[in-house]
Amino acid sequence: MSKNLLIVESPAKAKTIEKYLGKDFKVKSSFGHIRDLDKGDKGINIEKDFEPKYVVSPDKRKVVKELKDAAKKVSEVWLATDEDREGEAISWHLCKVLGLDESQTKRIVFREITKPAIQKAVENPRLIDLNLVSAQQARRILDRLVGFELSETLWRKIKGKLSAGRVQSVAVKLIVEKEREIQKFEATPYFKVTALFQVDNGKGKMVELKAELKNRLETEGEARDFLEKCKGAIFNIKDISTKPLRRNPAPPFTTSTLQQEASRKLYFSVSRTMQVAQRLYEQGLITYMRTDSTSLSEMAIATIAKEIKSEYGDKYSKPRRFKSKSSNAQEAHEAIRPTYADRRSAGADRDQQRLYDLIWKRTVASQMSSAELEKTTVDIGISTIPGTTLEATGEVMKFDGFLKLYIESTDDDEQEEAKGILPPLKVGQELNLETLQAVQKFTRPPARYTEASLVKKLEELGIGRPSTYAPTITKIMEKDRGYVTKESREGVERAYQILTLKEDSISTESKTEITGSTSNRLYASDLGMLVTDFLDEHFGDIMNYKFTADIEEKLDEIASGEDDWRKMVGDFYGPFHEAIEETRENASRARGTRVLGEDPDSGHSVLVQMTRYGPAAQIGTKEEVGEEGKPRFANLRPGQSMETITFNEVMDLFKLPKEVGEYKGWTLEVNNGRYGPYVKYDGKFASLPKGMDPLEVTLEQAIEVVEQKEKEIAPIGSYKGEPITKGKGRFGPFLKYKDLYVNVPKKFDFDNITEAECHELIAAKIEKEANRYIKIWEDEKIAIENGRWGPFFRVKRKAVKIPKKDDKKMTAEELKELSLEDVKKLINEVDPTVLNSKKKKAKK
DNA sequence: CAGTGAGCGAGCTTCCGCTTGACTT
Repeated sequence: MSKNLLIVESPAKAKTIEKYLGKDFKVKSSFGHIRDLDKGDKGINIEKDFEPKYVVSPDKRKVVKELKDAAKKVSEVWLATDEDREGEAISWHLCKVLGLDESQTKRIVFREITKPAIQKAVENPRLIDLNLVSAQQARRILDRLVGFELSETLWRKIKGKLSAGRVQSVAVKLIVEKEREIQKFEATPYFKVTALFQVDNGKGKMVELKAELKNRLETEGEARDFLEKCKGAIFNIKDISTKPLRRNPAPPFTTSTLQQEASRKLYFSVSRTMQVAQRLYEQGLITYMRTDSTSLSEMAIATIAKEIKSEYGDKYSKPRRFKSKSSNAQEAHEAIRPTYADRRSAGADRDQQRLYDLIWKRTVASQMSSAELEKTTVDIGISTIPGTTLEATGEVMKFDGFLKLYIESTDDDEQEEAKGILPPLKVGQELNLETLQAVQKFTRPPARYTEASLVKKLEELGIGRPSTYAPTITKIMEKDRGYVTKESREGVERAYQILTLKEDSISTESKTEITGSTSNRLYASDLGMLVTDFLDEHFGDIMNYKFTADIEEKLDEIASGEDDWRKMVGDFYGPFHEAIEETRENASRARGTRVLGEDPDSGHSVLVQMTRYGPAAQIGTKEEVGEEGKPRFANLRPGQSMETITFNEVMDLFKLPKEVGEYKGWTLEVNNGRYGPYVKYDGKFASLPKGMDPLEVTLEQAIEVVEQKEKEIAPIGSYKGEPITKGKGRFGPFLKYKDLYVNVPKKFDFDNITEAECHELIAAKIEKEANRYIKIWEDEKIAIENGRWGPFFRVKRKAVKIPKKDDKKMTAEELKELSLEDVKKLINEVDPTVLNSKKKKAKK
């Protein structure tokens, strides 16, 4: 039996550390936080000076029980949670829950999981830093107060289920502001002048030399003037200058930079990056993936240097130590690096291999020499326009250094053209002009955020933490909130002019390009804009980008013992809560109403506003239509926005539903539904194929759509005298037989499925349904159900796993014998929230 | 799935940050 128990946060870390510490130590993990504020009444007693009420999180009950048992069996418990605010708090909560004495229990910290680092830590234990714990409590309580009170205000003033908070609301605001910047932006045209010369490459062969006019020309007239003046001009080289250029490698990855690079180079979403990195971490291939630090352990620096020297030679090695850029970095871990630098490739699947490769290259490159380049600039004079020069540039690589391995990409999608070597040139040399072109360009609007560039911005503002970047982005895109959508949109065509001077004559050409197309960019929805405006108006302080930074400053004061956490929370809460009360009493419901004009038929106003079901257009207000009348409503279509929709676009929405004619005695009516345009006939619905404009549908087209649908839904046979029909639902293709829906697996060719195959599927489903339930208590909505992986409880609609008895799974026979009371007890063991939510209701 | 949009009011929802399994459409 071990004498010591050491508790860390991550189970993967626990395994490694146990190896380093030997027999005397048992190492277990807390799986992160074990307790949190209670949900009811905010978990904070505001009257009692913000006294927090902590409860063990339901999903951590088992972990806590195991830790308690393990703690009993040893003579000493060591706390080795992460070296940051949250880690300190986890240690403190562990003390409370395990009944350890804060003034005795040994607390140790290490930033890197290496044997020397851990041994050194064990030799230098300290006590829990209660000031740091206070800072964490202040952070936690503040977030709860802000989050819950803001959200509850939104439920009253906009609609239920909405959420707001210190981090998410600012993330949405960033996207909203970007959206408005883009809406306001007007592209300004300009002309860019490029000359192509024919030059001897020194071996008697003619090659092209490209040169540009540095300043832009504003109008077509100016461009034409310029070309006109260049007619018959002599171009000669005025000056050649070279200067050395040095490029340094980027620091090793943090969570945020890994997410950005994986997004740009591998097209991973931020959550996919984190999932794949987690798998690599669990296999021991990389260090911890949620970190804000760019530093590497001394051991890693030494191994990487050795690796570089043997692979590429001594002159490629340059050990570097990077300092963190962001001010609120807590640096509890190392940078993200391969555990073993000599493992050139690793990973269980392609995603893992590609991400590992990226991490390996970035880490190793960060320890390599700078690249040495030489940049040459050539000024070319124009005889007819003294004082104006064209410029040609070229770059020569003198030493590749880290570029041998890794080139960091940028967000800017206007790619710099690769600059090559210039042909031999000398001052005074006369150049032979091939063409001189003035091409019309346009200034570009700011780019919408991608998931990764939003993370970058949040990090710059010090908002959010490595562990929350991905969940925050998922949250603001969730269905019930829908503040933001990730979309790829097609651009529009735009014409541009090219003026060309060739052999002393000028020609004009008009071409078109696609502009404004996007892929996987974040768009603010109408709801996102409405909520942001509401919060901005009433809670400007919290929506300020500096809010988190200010709070962090105060938390630092608490951590250093200069300030008291209750005072800090009180100072904030007073004015904040006043603003909440003020808003709840005085602010009117926010609908974002915009009046666009007047309906020529009725004279009623035409407006758009947010309804319970989303943004909608409306003709006539309640007052205008009077008691009997009803306003007319139409939903905005996907891609339309309340802010930018025009009067005419709104009026188009009211042209539907529209009858297009009769067919087989049915009236065919075209309309827009939630899932797109459709034809309604005989009480049935047929979706229009993509790209068909519902306003332009002809009778012939509608008939075709209806016929196609009829063919699809025609019974394809019968089973025991009852018809079988086909359908396509949310979960894929299915067969319908009486009340039974039978999913059709992919291996069947759904369009050409045979009657025999249908019978087989239906029979299997009936069989399965018969075996589905072991026992049901109808009134309580509790059942014991057979699933793919064995039996489980079903409480209302929720699945709850069956706990093991004496470490063994319970058999079907045992389960059959269980009474309702037994089952309830077992359910409570696993997840006490499922049944309790019902009790609470009864009380109220 | 193919409607609703107003208001009433019961009964829901919500934060940030630290961690992994679990997932039975």
